[in-house]
Amino acid sequence: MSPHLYESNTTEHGQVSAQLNKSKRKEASELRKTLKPLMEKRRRARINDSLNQLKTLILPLIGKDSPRYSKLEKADILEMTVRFLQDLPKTPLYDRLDSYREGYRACLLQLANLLPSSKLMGTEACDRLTDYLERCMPLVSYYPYSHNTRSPTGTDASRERPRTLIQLNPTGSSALHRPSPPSHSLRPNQQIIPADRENSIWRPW
DNA sequence: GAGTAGATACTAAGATCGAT
DNA sequence: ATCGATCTTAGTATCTACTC
Repeated sequence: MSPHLYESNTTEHGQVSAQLNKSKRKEASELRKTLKPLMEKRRRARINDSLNQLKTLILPLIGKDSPRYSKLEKADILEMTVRFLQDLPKTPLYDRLDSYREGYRACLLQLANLLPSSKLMGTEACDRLTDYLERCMPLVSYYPYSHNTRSPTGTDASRERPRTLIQLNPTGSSALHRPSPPSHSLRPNQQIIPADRENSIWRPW
């Protein structure tokens, strides 16, 4: 409350407005008093809702999805969740790199399948494009969203856009930074992704 | 930018209730 | 009787909008 709020109200008008202010504030205070229990009730409901959701999520994940565990203490739910998260295996970096490459390859395959049927470009252009993209793949030697990676300038590398894989030469035409022969050729309608791995690989989309 | 008021969120303590 | 969940309430902290 500002100290000068009432000091300047020496006139009759000032007294009236001060009284109005006072009654307004009293009203607001009363309103708050009646609302507070409701707010607290709502807050508890939010907590309980989220805990229930957490329970339904965590039980199947730890293999305890049975009626036997329907009655759990809140502390149990939280403990189970903490333990589950602590036990999650840390994915090594090279695994994530492999995953990234697999995702890239999956994109490439889809593109190779879709491009010819889309009739956006001729067969030769399609081949050239997929061939080019395929040759780019070995350059993908970083994980674009890895955390704790900082550029030499101190900026957060994970927030930067993925580095360009192509360097433009002075003439303006694009050239591969490190052209290398394709490890294998991709052709339209080629299917090499094992179905059981399709859901576990990282994809850039 | 600092100070203030009001709103909202959080915390703690005590009371109550139902299950075991 | 004990335990855990819930509710109520008061006090406190934090956020936000506003004024000077």
